[in-house]
Amino acid sequence: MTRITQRDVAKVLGVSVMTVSNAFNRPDQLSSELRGRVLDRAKKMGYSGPDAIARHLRSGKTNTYAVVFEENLSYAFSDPFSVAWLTAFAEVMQQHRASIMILSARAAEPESLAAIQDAAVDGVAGLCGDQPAMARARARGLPTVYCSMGETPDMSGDYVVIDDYAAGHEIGSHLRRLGHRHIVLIHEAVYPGQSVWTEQPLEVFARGLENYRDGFYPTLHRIRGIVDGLGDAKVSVVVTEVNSRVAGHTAGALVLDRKDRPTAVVAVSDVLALGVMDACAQRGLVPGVDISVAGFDDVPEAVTAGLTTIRQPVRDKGRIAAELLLDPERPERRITLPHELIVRSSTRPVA
Amino acid sequence: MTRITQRDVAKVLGVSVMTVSNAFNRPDQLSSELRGRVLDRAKKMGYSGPDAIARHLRSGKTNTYAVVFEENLSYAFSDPFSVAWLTAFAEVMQQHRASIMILSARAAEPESLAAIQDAAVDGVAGLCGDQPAMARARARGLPTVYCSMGETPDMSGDYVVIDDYAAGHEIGSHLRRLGHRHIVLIHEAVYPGQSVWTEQPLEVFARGLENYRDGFYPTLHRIRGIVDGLGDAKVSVVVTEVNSRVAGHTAGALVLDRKDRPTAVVAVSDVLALGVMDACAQRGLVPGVDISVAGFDDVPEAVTAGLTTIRQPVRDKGRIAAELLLDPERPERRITLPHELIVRSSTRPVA
DNA sequence: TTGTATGCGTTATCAA
DNA sequence: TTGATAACGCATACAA
Repeated sequence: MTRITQRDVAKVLGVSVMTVSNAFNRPDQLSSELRGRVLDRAKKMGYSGPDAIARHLRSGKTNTYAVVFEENLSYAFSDPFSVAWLTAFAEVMQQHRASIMILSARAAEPESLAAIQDAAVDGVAGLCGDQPAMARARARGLPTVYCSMGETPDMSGDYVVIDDYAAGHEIGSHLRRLGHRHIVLIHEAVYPGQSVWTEQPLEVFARGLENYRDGFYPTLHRIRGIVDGLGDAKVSVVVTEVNSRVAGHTAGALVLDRKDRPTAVVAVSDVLALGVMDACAQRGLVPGVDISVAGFDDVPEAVTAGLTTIRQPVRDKGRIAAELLLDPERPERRITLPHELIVRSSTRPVA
Repeated sequence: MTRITQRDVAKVLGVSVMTVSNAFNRPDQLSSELRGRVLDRAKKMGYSGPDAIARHLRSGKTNTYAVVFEENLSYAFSDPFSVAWLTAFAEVMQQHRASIMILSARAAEPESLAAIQDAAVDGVAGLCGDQPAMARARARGLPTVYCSMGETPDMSGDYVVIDDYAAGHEIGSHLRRLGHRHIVLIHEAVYPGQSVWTEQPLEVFARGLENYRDGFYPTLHRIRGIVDGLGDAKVSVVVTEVNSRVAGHTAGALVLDRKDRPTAVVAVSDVLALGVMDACAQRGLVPGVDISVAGFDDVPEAVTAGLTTIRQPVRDKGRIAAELLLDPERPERRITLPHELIVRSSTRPVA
């Protein structure tokens, strides 16, 4: 019950292997009569066409591109920002008849890097910063594109990002202009084992980042921008386990139930901010009236929720990332897309 | 600027290719001193480990599994049922350190079958019926599992499904018991070019199915069950362009704005049913009071919406599909999982 | 512990 | 129009 190959078909028909190969790939290279016989015979023998892997080895191409997430794949399929990016990426790939492979490479588990090494792909895109997985892909000689910030010191891959510092700064300045001087920043955990669900001074949070991630993290510039934009405000941080609406809710509860409640909450993502708004609703508090809430991304739900946020062109990020991978000759390989501060009802001047 | 291989490294070090290979794959086969030298040298030369494709050809395995959708990939990532299935599937694959490839093979475009032929994978799962893509994969000798119904006449692949006829029958009987005798069924388009957004007799819809899909479609048994369960009720069909909430909304508008409004609407999926409920809300109609609405799947949103539906174990479908692919020895390969009628507030006795 | 020969299935190249 | 040969990069089987 061994596998049938072109050789088998060729032998039975008394023709050369090349003839069989050509019958499948280059109809113009044989008489259509012979071609018909080959195809016919092949079918009868249960040979269904050239083997994909062998063909890949021969050609050096797979026509497949990997998408790497820093999170579990369940996150990749449920986070609205991630889904929007992935959809746009997939659409371009589909148009070009290219396939996509979905990989998870958590910085926390080095073994997961093996997936990158073993992926038969022509390029790698990451909805993440320029982390080890990307570097590994480049070491293999594969083109890479990443779409979040967080450049490592030796950054060298292509990217499609926004100016996260400037964007953060706009959010910060916005709140500052509204008179907010007492702010809590909501952020997902930055390293495994980090203490979560407690409010801590900004300096403590920053120190952890420095110690455990060499000071680099995808949201680094974003945070810096926010803090700088806020100017002399008092900023503390609540760290959540993950980046999700539920986590934002829990964090929000923590902040809202304090006696010394801040006048504004900024989250590094809309999903976290929406969770905070959920916590507000649960307590009968109205965002923009009782407390200001700001997010980041402008996911669809932010519109109906009236969330002030930074709109970033997610779909463009995904689309362009795909285009860069597909066209090795594309000129500009380090692209910064525009963002926009969207002021909605969730932020108001401090009373 | 040609690619570096084990041969190059071996040559430089004056050792055999096998030694280099072993240095990477079987540390026990050489002295750790030599191994160190090899790895070191390899790194310096820019060789980052065995080539994935060559290794795949050699071993005959890729450790990658394909997921095939009958729809565009944007659908795969946005439909809640699809996302839940995919998440469960991906979780199992991730646990086993296997990778997943996402493919779209629309029955309407035969060219898309090429993707199946060219995919370097060890197996194929489909969140779809047993359609051409699955058959193609089997022709290649790959194991397949499909998770929707709609068996073709020559069905032969493994599957994980629910008893759609029985499930449909329960929904139908439920409405019948409530006294509904005038029902509209909402269904997505079954073949390209089908006339949509018009209400048509069940017979007309059925005839189209017969003509254009040889009478087979993933929801076939489901529809039959519903119709049989409804007994002597008058059933007509509204066909939507796609399976989405927005499409359901449009269809709902159509049904609700008729002078001769039915007493109940059944959709073949929750997303369509939720869309109908949106249309109700827009008109100030209360589901369960002014009109009954039933769905299928029990997606998360159905709970808060109070939608009567059939709960099917999506996550189990995804999980088991993955397990079947990963373990070629697994005994039971044609699995029917239990379903459950969930009665909520959207269905009530006819006034 | 290390090396040699061989083949995985295909296709480009060149010759007939 | 068709066929023989080689090579893609690696790892199994076996020999040294």
